[in-house]
Amino acid sequence: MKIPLSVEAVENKHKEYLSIWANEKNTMLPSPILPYFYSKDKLNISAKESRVEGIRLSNYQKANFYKYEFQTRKQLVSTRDDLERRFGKGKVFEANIPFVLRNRIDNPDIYTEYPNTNQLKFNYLDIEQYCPPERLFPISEDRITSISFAGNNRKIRTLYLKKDSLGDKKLLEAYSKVYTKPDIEVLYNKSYDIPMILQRCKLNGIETSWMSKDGSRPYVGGKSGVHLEGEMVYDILDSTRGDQSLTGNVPTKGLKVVSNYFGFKSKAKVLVGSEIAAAVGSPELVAYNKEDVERLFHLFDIYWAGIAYTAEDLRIPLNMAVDLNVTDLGLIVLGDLFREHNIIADGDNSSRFPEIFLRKKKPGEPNYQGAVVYIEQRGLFKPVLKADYSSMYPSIVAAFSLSPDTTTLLRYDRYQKNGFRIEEDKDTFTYFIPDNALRKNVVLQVVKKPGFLSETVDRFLKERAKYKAEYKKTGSKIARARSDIAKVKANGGIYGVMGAAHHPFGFAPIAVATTGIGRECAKLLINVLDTLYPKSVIEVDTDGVYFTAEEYNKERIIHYFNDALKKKFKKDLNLTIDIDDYPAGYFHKAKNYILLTKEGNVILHGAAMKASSKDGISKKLIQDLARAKLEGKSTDSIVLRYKNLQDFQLSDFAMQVTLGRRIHEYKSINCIPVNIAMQAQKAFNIKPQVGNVHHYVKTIYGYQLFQLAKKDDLDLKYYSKKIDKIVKMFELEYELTAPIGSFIGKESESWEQEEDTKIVEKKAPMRLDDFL
DNA sequence: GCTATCAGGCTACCT
DNA sequence: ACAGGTAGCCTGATAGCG
Repeated sequence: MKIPLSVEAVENKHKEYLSIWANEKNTMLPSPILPYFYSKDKLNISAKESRVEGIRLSNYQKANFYKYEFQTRKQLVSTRDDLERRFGKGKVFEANIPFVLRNRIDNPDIYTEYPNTNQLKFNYLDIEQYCPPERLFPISEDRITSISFAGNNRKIRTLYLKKDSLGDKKLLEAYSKVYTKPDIEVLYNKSYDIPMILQRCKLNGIETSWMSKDGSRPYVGGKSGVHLEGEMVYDILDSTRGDQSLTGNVPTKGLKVVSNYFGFKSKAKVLVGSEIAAAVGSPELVAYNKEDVERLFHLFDIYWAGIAYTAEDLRIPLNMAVDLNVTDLGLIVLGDLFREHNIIADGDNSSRFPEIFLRKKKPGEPNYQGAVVYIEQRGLFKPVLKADYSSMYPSIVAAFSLSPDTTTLLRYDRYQKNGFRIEEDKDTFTYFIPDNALRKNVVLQVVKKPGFLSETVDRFLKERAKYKAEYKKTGSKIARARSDIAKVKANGGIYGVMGAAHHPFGFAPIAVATTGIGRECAKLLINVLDTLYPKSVIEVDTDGVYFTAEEYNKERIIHYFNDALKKKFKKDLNLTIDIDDYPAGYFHKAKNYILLTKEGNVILHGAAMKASSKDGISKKLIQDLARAKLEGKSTDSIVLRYKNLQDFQLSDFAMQVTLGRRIHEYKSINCIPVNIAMQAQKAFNIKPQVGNVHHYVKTIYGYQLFQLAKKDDLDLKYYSKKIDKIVKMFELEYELTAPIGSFIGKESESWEQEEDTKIVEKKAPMRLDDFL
C-alpha cells in the first residue's frame, strides 16, 4: 500500500502528535502543523497570531485574514466555543476540521510518506455464544462456545467448548495464545464479536492486552466501536449497509442473507435461533461457525478493493477509508481544490447565506427546493419503461460550469412559479431559478469560463464512465470500486457538501442552481415523453421518469430528447439518458412501487412496500400479492390465507425498530423507539445505544419488547387492520388521478400565497401540463 | 368515554 | 451534521357526540 494502516491525533505533554502505524511499527510524528483557525477580525486571545492573504469563499475576492494557531486541539476548541458564546457563530473560520484531515489537506503527501509496504496481515473472525432458551440473543453473562478465525492463508481454525463445559475461560486463554496480532480484524458487526470477547475476558479475570500490538489494553468506544492499538477493524456490515445495490434485493443486511445474495454456496447446516445453543460442542456448530468465516472471505473479496482504492486515491490511511463519510470526503476533495486556489472558507453556508439557512422555518422544512417528485397515475401498467439521466446532478455542475470561482448569487427576485430563464451576454450566463422553499427567484451569474470545481467533477465523471465501461466489460472488481468512488466523489462529496448548512466548504448557490436546473431537466424529459406518448408518464423522481407505452422506440426518444435539450439550454450539453424496460409495474404512491424484471424477479420500492420495520406477516403478504399482481393472477386465495392470524407464530408478528438518536435527544419520550429501548434496558440491562435494533409486538397492553410478549396477549385487531391496509394497497386498477405529489401542490399553494391581493376561487387541482 | 381530525415526531425509504 | 423529498405510523391535543 502507498498509505499507512492507521493515523490518529494524540496529545502528549501539551503537544500534538500523529500516531502512525505502518509495517507493524508505530511512529509518533510531532504534527508538522499546529491546530488553527482563521478570523476576519483581530482577536484578543492567547494564540500565535499571523496575517495571511486568501480568497474569501463568500465573494471570491482577495482579503486579509488573521490566522490563530494553538498548541493543542483542546485549546482551539475551548477558545472557539468561548468566542461563539460571546459573539455568536460565524466569528472564526475553518475551526471544526478534524486534525488528522487538516494535516492531510495542508500537506497532501504527509501520509504517503509512511506507507505500509509489507503485506497486510488479516484476521477473519467469528464467534458463537450460548443463549438460554428464554432469551432471543445472548448477553455478556453467557459463555462463548466457539471461535473461528483465519489469517491470510484462509485456513480456518476453530476453538470450541465441549457440550457440557459451562465456562469459557480456557477457550479464551487458548485463543489468546494463538492470536496473531493482525493489522486488520475482519468481522461482521463490530459491536458484537470483539466487545463480547473483551467482556468475557473481563468476567473470567483474563488480561486483555494480548489483543493489541503494543501491550496496551483494548477498549470499547469511539468511531470504530473498539480500539486495538496497532490494529484496525474492518466491519463488513458497514460496507453492506452502505451498498445501494442491495436495497430492494435483500430483505435484511445480515451476513448470511447478503453472502447468499452474492452467490455464496452453503455446505454446512445453517443453524437458526435456539439450534445454536443446542449444538454446543457438536460438529454441526463447528461447521456452522467455520462457514461464517468463509462468508466473511466471500464478502471481503467484494468490498475490500474499494476501500483500499479509496485510501490510496485520497492519500489517507486505511482506518480513515473504512469509515469515510461524505463530510470528510468533501473536506478532502474540496480541501485540495481550496488549497490549490488559496481559498479560505469564511464561515459556513448558514452564516454566508442567512437568507437561505436562517429563515424562519418549521421543523423539517427544507433550506431550498429540491427535486421534482410526484406520481401521475396509480395502478398496474404493462409494460413499464424508465428513462433516466445518468449522474444528473454532477453532470449539471460540469455542464453548466458551476464552481465557486464562476458562480455568484446576485440577488433574490420575487417568486415566479414558471420563472426559470437564462440570459446570456458576452461573458456570462444569468440563471433565474424559482425556488418554492425560499419563495424567491434566485438570480445567479455564471462566468463563461471553466471553473475549478466543475472541471474536477467533469474529471470524476469521465473517470467513472471509463471504469464503469471496464467493469461492465471485464467484471473487474477493482474497476467497479473505482467507478463507485468516482460516483460518490462527484455526487455526495460535491453536491451534498455544497448544500450542507454547516459544512465549512459548502457553497449554497451551486446547490440551489443544481437542483433548480435539475428540475428543468426533469420537466424537459417529461415533456418529451408526453409529446411522443401522450398520457404515458406514471411517476417522476428527481432524474428518472417511469412511463408506459405499447410501442416505443429508444432511438426516437433519445433523438427528440437531445433536440429539446439543445433548444432549451441553448448549448450542447453532455447530459445523457438511459432507458430500461420492465414487463410490468404496479405504482402505489410516489417513491412506492413494484416492478417485474425480465428475469421474472419482483423488485419492491419504497417504505410502503418493504420497510424493514414491518412485521413478518405483512412482509410475506406484500411479497405474495406483489407477485400475483404483476403476473396477472388472482389475489383472492392469498388474502384468505392471511385472514386467519391464529395460524401464525408469535415471531411472525414481531416488528423492528432502530434507536435513531440518544435517549435525551428525543423530543417525544413516548415514541416507540424509546419505549422499546427502555424495556430492553429494564429487562436485559441493554444500554440504549444509537443504532440498536429491537423487535417488538403490539399487545392488548401496548407495545412490548418481543422477548417479553406472550402470543395470547397479541392485539389481533391491530394486525388485521394492517393486513386490510396492505390488501387495499394492491386494489387500484388504472386509477387516473390528479397529480398527488407535493411538487405541484406546493407550487400552486405558494403561488396563491404570493398573490395576496385578491381572493382566488378555489381552482381545480393543477395538471402537470398547466405547470409546464 | 368514544370517534374523528390534525399537527408534530419519528423511522424508513428514494434520487 | 451531505442534500431534499415521500410515506406510514405513532402520540397528544382538541372537538363533537351521547
